[in-house]
Amino acid sequence: MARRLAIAPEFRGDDALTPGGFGHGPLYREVKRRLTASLRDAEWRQGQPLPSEAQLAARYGVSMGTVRKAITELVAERVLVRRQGRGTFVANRDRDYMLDAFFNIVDASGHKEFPQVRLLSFRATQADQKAAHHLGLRERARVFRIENLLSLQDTPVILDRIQVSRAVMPDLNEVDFRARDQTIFGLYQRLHGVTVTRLDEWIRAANADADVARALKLKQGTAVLAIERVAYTYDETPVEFRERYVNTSGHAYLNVLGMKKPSSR
Amino acid sequence: MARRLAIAPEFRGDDALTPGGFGHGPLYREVKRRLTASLRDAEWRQGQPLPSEAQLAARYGVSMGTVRKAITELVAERVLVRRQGRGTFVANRDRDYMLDAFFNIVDASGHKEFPQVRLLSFRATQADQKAAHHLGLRERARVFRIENLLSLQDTPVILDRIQVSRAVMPDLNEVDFRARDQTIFGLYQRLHGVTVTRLDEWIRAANADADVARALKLKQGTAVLAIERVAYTYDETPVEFRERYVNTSGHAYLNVLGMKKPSSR
DNA sequence: TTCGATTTGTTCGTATGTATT
DNA sequence: TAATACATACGAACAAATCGA
Repeated sequence: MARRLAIAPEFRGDDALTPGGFGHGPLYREVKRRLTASLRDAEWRQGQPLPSEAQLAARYGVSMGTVRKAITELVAERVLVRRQGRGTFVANRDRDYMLDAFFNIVDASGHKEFPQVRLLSFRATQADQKAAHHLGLRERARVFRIENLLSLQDTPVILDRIQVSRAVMPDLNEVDFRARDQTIFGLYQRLHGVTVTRLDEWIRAANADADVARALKLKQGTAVLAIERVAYTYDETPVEFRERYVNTSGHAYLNVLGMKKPSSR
Repeated sequence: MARRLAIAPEFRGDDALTPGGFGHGPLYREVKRRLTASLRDAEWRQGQPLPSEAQLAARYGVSMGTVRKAITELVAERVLVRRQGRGTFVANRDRDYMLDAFFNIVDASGHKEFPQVRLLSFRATQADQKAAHHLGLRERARVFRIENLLSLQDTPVILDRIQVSRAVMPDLNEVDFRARDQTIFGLYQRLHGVTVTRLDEWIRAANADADVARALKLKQGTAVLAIERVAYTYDETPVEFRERYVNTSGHAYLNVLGMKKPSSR
């Protein structure tokens, strides 16, 4: 597994990869691992630039092409954003990003817009069974529970019931939460350096119970989408559990599988 | 926009890209366009290998790296499959592919399995309004309508109502359809060289009507997922419209957003 | 079983183009 | 304008998988 090195050891950074010293798999995977670790440890913060590709190549003692390949994968995974002439940046969990990557509710014509948000309740309490299971907590662990009502074109469409571990987000509080000028994931990122990188959404059909019906202005028993969603950060740690109820009379959950763009582009 | 050429013109293939002669954008995009066009025109058929990267590079008069980049995008879009030591192949719409790329129904534990399929009806008739709209046909255009019942672990879970234009698939018939040892998309591919590359799924909650309830062995009015799905081929042409009803009492529609794999890999 | 040819996978290096500051 | 950073394109070498002689 010996590998050639392009840069003499005395010029390589402290993180330089040594021949044979990095376990298994291709070099660019190891570079990717290290980049991810640095992101997890918040060496570079949201919206800020990473060192240039040349600098990273020197730091890890690999060629720029190898760094590029690692970065390319992280860009495909929407962890990083490249901007020609400027640099490579940690993807912001801002409104545009959320809408683009993590929000799938569209109106009848397929149009997506950012919802208006109204906070219904914010409580420090205990996890229910489902949340504990999905978040890897013991039952009745301490969590924040948040209820959010999302409206599209002034019509309530989505009810969110969020549970977040207080151990992971100790400083979360209603004041900051209300005052935020950004998305919830943006708040997680700014407040605790926790970046959501993946969502698993389990979608089922259900009948609106009394609370859901009241919030979404539906008759009790109306069929709604019931989505259980787990948000993960780097290295698969679950961060947030969310139950989402969607009134699909005027909207739909749109999922695109396969080529996102015509391959003729 | 002049570009250097690595291979003397007299050795380049007939498809060679000439300097400045290919319009706009990077070279590898043009290569990708040509590959896609060849796929659309069925120059290479499902499961079969493309020419080697070296041969393609010679044919287009570009470097292997440029061909590689074009192929890499098509692999990411799941149009092609690369196999080290063997070659690059046109992705088969086989069971494994379907399950992996185009099938999102899982059981309570998140496990995915290939469903047992039972054909309920196969008719040559006219498109309804929805299908005509999504397939870009005039209303009452000639289509095949197919009803399929999909079972998981011997329990009916999914009812599919498919509409396909007879203009696009003239030779489709119940005998071939029943006799197929492959997926429906595999049949489209083998019979008419039509490769499905993208699905748009519009997911809503609905109450099971009498027919759906009978097929899925539910009480009428039970909340089910109602999915409207349009299948597209290369260059965005809609191919098939499908209405899918899912009993989510024991299963769920699982959607993963963001990083598919831990970035530490 | 071994060996060689073929093909993709990885890594490096270099040069040039394009966008930003 | 100059410097910097990413984007594209080329070429070379070797590794790893595959297949057939």
